[in-house]
Amino acid sequence: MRSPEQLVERFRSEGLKITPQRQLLFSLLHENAEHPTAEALYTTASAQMPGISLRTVYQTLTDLTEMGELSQVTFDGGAVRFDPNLTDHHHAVCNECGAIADVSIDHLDAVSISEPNHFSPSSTSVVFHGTCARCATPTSNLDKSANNQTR
Amino acid sequence: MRSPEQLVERFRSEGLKITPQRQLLFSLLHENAEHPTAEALYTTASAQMPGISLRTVYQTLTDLTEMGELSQVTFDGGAVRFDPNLTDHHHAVCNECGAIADVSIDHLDAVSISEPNHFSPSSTSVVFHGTCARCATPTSNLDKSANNQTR
DNA sequence: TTGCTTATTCGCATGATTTGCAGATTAGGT
DNA sequence: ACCTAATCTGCAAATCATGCGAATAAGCAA
Repeated sequence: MRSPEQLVERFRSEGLKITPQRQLLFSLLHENAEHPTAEALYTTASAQMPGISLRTVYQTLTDLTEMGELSQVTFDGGAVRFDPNLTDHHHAVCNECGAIADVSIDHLDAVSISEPNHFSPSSTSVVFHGTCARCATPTSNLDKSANNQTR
Repeated sequence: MRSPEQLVERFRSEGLKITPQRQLLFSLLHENAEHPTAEALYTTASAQMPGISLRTVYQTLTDLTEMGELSQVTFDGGAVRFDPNLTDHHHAVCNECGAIADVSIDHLDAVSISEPNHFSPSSTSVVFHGTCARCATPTSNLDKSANNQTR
């Protein structure tokens, strides 16, 4: 996702309005690597702007997604999560705390479908499940449920 | 997933009962490569057993999943799909018709996380998005929506 | 600044998927 | 045939997400 300033420019140039709600969400999403759900963003946004509507959060997220500024990801059937990282990357999901980390992958081009099923892939996504560094460290296992997903 | 006969044995040996509903679902799932949703199975099952409850379908699918006879997969935030294929495999999702094919992958071991983030992966799943053979064939583009997913 | 136009926000209803619950039913053994 | 526990079923309810219409406010023009 672009910077809040650039998004303001883009919205203006497309005849869209710059509302306080949108500006807040721009800033909450900018360089946000937490893959938040709509609900999570709503909670955070509400702290800074009491009265903001969950509906508006959903609307803005949908708009940004349609503009190509966000991508949506889901893991294991949970709620949709929003990802402002538009670079080529994949995800690592911690089985302990549910945290989702962006990861870059080497040698992905080596991967190929082995059967001759004539499927023409246009994109490939990889998800690792495992244990994140924080949960693997015995001394800091205190709050494993911090980022736990609903499902 | 094992054969219906083997499942009957397993259920018996665990003190679980063999009901007509379960037997029907065993047969509908056996070697089913369509990755059906609970609803889809319910529709198919209802044709053969009018009156079967959607609740029972969910219950049986959950039971089989907990027994390790099925795995659950979701793509793009859609409904949960059930996969009786317990072999090591990945998935190819057709952008046109939504069909989901099981695929084997070569050289997956070559893939690695490039950053030193200390994530310890215990499993890796790969999803290809693209065009399936059927949709790529101009002469048989008639019914692309046949398997379309809800989302 | 005022006023106008239209995008946006908001709250509520609704839809889709899934699970909890409790009473009715039935499989499987005695 | 009978008992008992497992199962099935229907309905309520939880969760996540979207449609809709009325109220509001951004951005522009005068």
